Amino acid sequence: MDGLTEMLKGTLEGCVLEIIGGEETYGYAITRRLNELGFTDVVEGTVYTILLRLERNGLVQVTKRPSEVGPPRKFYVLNDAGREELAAFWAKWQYVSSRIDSLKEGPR
Amino acid sequence: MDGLTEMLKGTLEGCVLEIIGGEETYGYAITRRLNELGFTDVVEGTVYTILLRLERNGLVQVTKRPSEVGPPRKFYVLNDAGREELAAFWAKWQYVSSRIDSLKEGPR
DNA sequence: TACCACTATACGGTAACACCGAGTACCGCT
DNA sequence: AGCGGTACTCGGTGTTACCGTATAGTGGTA
Repeated sequence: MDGLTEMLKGTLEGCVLEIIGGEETYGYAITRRLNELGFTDVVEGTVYTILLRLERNGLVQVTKRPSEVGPPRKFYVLNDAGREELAAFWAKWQYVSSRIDSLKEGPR
Repeated sequence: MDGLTEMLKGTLEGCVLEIIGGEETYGYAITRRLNELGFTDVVEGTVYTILLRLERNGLVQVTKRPSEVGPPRKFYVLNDAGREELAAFWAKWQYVSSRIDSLKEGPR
């Protein structure tokens, strides 16, 4: 499935938040996770821009740690603001998706 | 509910296609329909840009007809390309939304 | 040693989209 | 004449995912 990029706008960041909320992880691994989740076309560059944005917006705490198989990794965990943002994301998602589904199922 | 605009990117156009697919209608009425559907913050300007895009991309057939309560209306109906686009939209929506829901329900 | 694949991050630029704001215009009511 | 509701247009804005390229560490292999 391709051509999903427009539909992912506004939701991909939420997905990244959810993944980080599940466990402390880093950009490259998040990309692989998204790929195996079905978003096969998402590449590292996209995830890194999201991670930098999350950091800039103060939603995550970052820890740089060496890796044994490559360059150092930047590990991310959600802080309180991040968890709040994640909850808000799911609330929005539920709101939007339920309404779109109801539109699909036929009017009224 | 506000702050939905980013999440609507890529889906609002599909919603407009679906509404047009249901019955021949025009911009102002589509906006009202979206509002009562729950997308209360969507305004005329947004819908008109979508409609002009649909027209430019050859997905709709347009008929201008006078109104008894205001300026003439531009009525829209889907053509073959529009119906195809609509089907593709729902396929994408099902793909994306199912995957996001599965992410929410817990990993693996 | 040189090359390559995999791992890992950064960053400038692009296209698409929803949105904003201001403008134009037609109608009915007071 | 003025106002609110109806109806469309258009230039400009901000956010976002994406692209391409660069940098760099590790291990395998020819």
